[in-house]
Amino acid sequence: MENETLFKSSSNKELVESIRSEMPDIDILYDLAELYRIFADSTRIRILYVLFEKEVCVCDIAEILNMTVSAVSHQLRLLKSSRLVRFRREGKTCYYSLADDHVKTIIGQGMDHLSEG
Amino acid sequence: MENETLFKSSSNKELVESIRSEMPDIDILYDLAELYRIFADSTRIRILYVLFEKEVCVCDIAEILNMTVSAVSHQLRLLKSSRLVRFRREGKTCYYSLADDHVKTIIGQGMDHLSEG
DNA sequence: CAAACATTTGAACAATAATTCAAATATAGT
DNA sequence: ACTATATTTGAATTATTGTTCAAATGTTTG
Repeated sequence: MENETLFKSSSNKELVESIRSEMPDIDILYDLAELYRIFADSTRIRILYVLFEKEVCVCDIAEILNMTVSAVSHQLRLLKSSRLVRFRREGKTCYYSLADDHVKTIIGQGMDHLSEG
Repeated sequence: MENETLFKSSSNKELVESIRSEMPDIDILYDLAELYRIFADSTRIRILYVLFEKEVCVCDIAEILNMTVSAVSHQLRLLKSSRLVRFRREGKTCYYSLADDHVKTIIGQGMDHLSEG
């Protein structure tokens, strides 16, 4: 029994080291969490869903979602800095659109998980 | 020019209605945001990465991540309630493991997005 | 240049959440 | 029943974040 304790302790030390060595760098995991934080708000999810359809300007997004332009703009800034959306200026108006297909894929996977509840 | 204004206004109204009708229910989008909130913390991401390897008990997770058992347990509760992890009790020990493959897929997509920066 | 419109920005406020600490629960062995 | 070990739980504290409001920036038009 003392042997088992010793063995367990030894095994545990190996396990700890083994799993630690498999872990990606903490910086990467931090960036990953930061990316998911963008999806972790229903307002931003709704904005992304709007952009699923087509490129839309800020004030139209605000009207569609029944929010103030300012609140939408603040959220667009986050989406922009995570490179999830792009924008182009046309006169006074800024049109926003999805940056790439990862957004749809990531949200699709989340939907799958939910629907399998 | 008044025509253009009228047209734009009319078109805008149609756009707003059109996109609104394509949006999923707000309840679903709220649940989706709630799911991503789970991934939006580097501690929970690290816990999930530990469980990528094998099922591990609470105190080993804590040791691997250099955290208190209490902090880990609090986060495991969230992971459990989102059905991202499962656990089984064996005597005094609770072993946690990934609930399904969505976790790996979702995290994989996030990694893809990051690496394409 | 002034007025109008679209958007961005910064500060403030209210709400949410991660960690710590202390105490409670659960199980096994003596 | 008592002790030791593993885990959970609740309250408190600190930090973060979404929205609002007011003001600033950028752009077009008269």
